[in-house]
Amino acid sequence: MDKGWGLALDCDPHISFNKPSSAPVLDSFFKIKKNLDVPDSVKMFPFPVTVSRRDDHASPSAADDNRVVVGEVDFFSDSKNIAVSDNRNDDDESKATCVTVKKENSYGEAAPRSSLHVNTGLHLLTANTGSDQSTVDDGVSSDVDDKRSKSELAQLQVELQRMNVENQRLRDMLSQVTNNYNALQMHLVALMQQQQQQQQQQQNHGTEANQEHEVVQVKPEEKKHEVVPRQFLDLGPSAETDEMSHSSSDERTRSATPLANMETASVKNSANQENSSFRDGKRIGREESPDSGSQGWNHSKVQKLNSPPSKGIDQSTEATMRKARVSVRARSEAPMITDGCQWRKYGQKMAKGNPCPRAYYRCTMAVGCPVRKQVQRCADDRTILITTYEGSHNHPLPPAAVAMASTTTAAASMLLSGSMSSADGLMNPNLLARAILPCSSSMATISASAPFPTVTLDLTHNPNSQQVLRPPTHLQVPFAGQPQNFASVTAPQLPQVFGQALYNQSKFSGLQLSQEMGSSQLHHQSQPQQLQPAQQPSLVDTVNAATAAITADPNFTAALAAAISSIISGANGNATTSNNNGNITNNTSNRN
DNA sequence: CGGCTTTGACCAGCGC
DNA sequence: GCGCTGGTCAAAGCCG
Repeated sequence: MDKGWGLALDCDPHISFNKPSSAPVLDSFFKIKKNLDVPDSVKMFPFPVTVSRRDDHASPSAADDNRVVVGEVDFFSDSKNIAVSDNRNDDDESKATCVTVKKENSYGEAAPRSSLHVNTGLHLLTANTGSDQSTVDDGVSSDVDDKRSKSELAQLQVELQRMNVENQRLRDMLSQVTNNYNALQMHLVALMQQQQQQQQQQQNHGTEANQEHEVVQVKPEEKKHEVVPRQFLDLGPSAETDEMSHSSSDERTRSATPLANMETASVKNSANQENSSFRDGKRIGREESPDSGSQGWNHSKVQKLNSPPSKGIDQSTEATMRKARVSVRARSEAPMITDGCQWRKYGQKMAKGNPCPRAYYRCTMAVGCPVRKQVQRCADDRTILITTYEGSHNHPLPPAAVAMASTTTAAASMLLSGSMSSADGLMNPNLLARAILPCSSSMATISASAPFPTVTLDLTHNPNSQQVLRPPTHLQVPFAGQPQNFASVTAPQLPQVFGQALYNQSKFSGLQLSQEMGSSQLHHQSQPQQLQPAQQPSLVDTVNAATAAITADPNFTAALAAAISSIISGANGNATTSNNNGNITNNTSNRN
């Protein structure tokens, strides 16, 4: 009988997620993110509401039903199987959960259609049994069948309740993460303000910087959302203004404008790309490269063009601004991680100190897209794939690609912002780390020592082992979300690590906040610490279950990065996502 | 046949 | 100035 699947699935959700299609998982992942982002105005208290809902799941209200459906469906599936639940069950909650279970199974088992039928039967029985003993007896089914089905239904209900509780706990975790993030961001803004004030005092000659400071020196809480985004916006233009004023000679010089282009200079890029004649079979020599690679790897040429010391901008600042990279470390057997973009390999080199060659890829999803990436295996651990992104896409992207693009853009933007907002061209790495990945800061590594700042998203190490691999110049934060080896590690392995990491992260965030801030802003976050001790074991399990589904997808690297970046972007006034959109919009409008 | 990969060569920056 | 290294180009070959 097929009905066994439901129980098996409930008991071990990992199994059901072994073979998910990447897209649904990613979608679900992003939907979760969106749920986080959507309530921008209510950002500080989005989840407690949602979470509390689960506790009172005994009361089946209409509103509750809505939320339940959204939450359940978003997390595990993308379809509208609700239609399948044709049973007129009064218990809304159980109905919603049934839908969820069905979806899980559809992922895990290769029984898309048949499972639906089976489920329908179960639902009908569930409805009857769940509501009351008033079983509609056809007279056809025997008592034995009734009893069996009832017992199964009871088990199902128990499992469903358990899943509901787990879902609620997941939401708890998310809310905690969100809250911690918000608090961290506020902290970041405050620190940035302090830094900038100090620097402003120290160097009074900073003309353009003053405008920036004025903007920054607004006020506490609402600023948090406005200030940071505005910094990005202001920084870009200011940088460009400098660039243009200094070198109005040619377009290529603009390309020297570092990652500010990512945020604001997309118009120019589009113009450049519009002019660049990529169409004639191939690119027209290197002359065009600077255009296309304005934000890319062509720093050497850029440097050459910008090298004249006559520039007013500090050289070190420019060097810092010149390039910002986002490096993703992930365990993978695959030659490179799937990030949703189309890449063309244009070179390969043997890097010093690494027996594994470094491959150079260029985005080919659009003509003239400046985004490039390097793929290289870690010399120490060849199972670790290091993918370094640079540049910003100038074209629409599929969701999976938007994920990574948002990550790179967000991280680069933060780096750029830090560079720009700091007098000496280098922002405090600690601040950057927190700014870029406040929710999973332990995964973020910022290297400010490099010629170009690099953000490293480390998805490979346990918190314990992570410390070892880092050069001292890198900032380390004691938490890592580490889907171990996406390609080869079995699903059950993943959630443990990641779940623990998530727990640790939440815990860490709370501690850090309490230590560093200790301000009244964080009072509302005392909740996490209350929850932790009692819920720790089940939290891990809960997160494990959800993580199993997510991490089973080989694109999890991109998805995770996307989630992180999307959180960043959402907090930064949609700096990244909207940025991408903004780029596209600008390009379009510019062409017209 | 078009697109992609491979691979040797070229170029520029940087350190000694 | 020289050598090393990183990054890119582009011709040749491969593949669907």
